[in-house]
Amino acid sequence: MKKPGLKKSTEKPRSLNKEYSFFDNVYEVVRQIPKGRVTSYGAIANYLGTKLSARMVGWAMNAAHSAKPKVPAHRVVNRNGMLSGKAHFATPTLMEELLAKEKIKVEEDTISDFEKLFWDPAKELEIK
DNA sequence: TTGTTGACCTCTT
DNA sequence: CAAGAGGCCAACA
Repeated sequence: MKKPGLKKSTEKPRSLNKEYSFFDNVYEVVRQIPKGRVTSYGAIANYLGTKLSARMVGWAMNAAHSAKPKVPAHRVVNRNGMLSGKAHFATPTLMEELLAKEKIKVEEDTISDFEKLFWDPAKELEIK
């Protein structure tokens, strides 16, 4: 039988439980975002308890394209409310279009009234 | 296998 | 006030 390349000394939760990965948590939260609302990578990371891993949230979005169902990554923007990841969408204007359908105003690739539309999972979902 | 990059955020100088 | 570096986890070469 083949032995897993897992070292007892160094545990690598890489493929240990993909269903319990940090990414899935992000997808769950992003999918919980109500329509017409937006959130930030840091907010999600903070909700997960690892605000320092805000980069992972963005990276998770990269895999969101293969995530099922599709993750509304267009509702996730950076701390400044800027569509930093718009360039990573199918089209550079797709994100803006999707947000426009959500009745969200976007100017200069930045969400207007971002503070009002801001949806904090840590508060809405309530932290235990 | 290791090393580097990545849709970020926060602190320090 | 502004700019730079650090740090996290995971995937790709």
